[in-house]
Amino acid sequence: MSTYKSDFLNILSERGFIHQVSEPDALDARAASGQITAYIGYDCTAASLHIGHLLPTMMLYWLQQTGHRPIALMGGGTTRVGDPSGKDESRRILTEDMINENLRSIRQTFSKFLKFESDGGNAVMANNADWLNQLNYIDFLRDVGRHFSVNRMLSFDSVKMRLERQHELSFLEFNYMILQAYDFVELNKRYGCALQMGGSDQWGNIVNGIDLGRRMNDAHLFALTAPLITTASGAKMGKTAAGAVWLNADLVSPYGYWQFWRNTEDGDVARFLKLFTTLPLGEIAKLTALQGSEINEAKKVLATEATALMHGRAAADEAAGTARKTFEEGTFAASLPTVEVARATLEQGIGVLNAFAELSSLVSSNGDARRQIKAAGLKVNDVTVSDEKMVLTAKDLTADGAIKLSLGKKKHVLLKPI
RNA sequence: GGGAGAGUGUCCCGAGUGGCAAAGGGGGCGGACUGUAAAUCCGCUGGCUACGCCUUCGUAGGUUCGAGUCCUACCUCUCCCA
Repeated sequence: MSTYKSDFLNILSERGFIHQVSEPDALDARAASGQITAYIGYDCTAASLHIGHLLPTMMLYWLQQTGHRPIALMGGGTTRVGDPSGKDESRRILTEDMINENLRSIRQTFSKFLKFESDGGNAVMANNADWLNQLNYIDFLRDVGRHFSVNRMLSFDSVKMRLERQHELSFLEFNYMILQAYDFVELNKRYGCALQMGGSDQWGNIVNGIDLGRRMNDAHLFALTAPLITTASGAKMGKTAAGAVWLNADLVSPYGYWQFWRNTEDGDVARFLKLFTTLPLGEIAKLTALQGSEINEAKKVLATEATALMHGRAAADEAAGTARKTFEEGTFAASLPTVEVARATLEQGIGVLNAFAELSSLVSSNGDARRQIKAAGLKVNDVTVSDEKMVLTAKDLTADGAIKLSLGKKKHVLLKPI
């Protein structure tokens, strides 16, 4: 591992964020001698970022922590086109209203990691719709389009793959890489931005931007990509039953978020601590020296630290406490996810199937509940349900005034009368 | 515009002969073993008021006792020719 002169590259490198850098020495010299401005592009096809966005966001975090200026570029304009990279299916095109809605929501997530000008920081949130929406087609072709060689564009993997697999690649999508290159040039002009970061799959797109900058404005731009994160067993990160692990608290609760990190595979703990927490490396080394089941301690730290970054220290500690009570002490944690029922309904009796399917949503249907009962997967107050006709009444309330419904060993919901 | 092919269980890939709630994977969920891990093994993976009923194979019709399967039209996509 090479040592850099700048804190920025040193930290990214030590923590495992770097996959490829263009002209590392030149970039290092620049970062060591003054402030650089760098950006990462995000799409806004959803109302929340997910775990997959976390890694690039941490790069922006460290950028700012080491005295530089981060730009989070929202693809308000390019989202209306769709990135063909690595995807066979054309991305769904959203309306402008939906995009703006998503933008608002995502900004909140960024403000957890970055200090924007309104908070006394120097981070910038830009939207490429600001310049892309105004482009004049003829002017754009003349000023930008002439710098692109179709021969070369056809040789990019993302394009080649689509052609080889005989999947359609529309002209619209084909232009995505040109727009992204143009973003870089525009940010360079507006903010003096000299570095674009992103996932390793973005390398080609970023390099295009570097070329375009040199040709149009004689600008000297840089690229830095992060490795693609997969779990030790090779799965893509951030996928669960429910789909993506979202960062917004209303989509995935802090407790659920904590659990996600808690269930990290052994082989990933060290890497994730470095990437997704801000703990000093020395401390991380100590944690990851733990052997066997001891490594669970490291997982708890990972979960709490990652959750604290995202949802705040208090929420993280609460999630850790809930988990401790539920899993280690086997007791009742009143802070588990809770569903309320009318007391009168409970007095009349609630069928287990109904309780699990309709009320708690732990299972998707009555049929699913039946199957889980057959497989001994459902528990009421920690007792396995064996009869699908079982009825829950006020008698089932524990001393804490609720009924604990469990699916498997990990998913619990409290049923509380009101 | 002409010709050739494709669309299957709302997670994905993918068999499918007129009797099909539809093979097989992957993924996911549950169980066992463990450490809330991985690996391994086992079970499940349309809905319901459930020995029955209802809804599913691009869409809409049709032929049949019976259609994912045959016919017609339409939609979407791919390839070749113009």
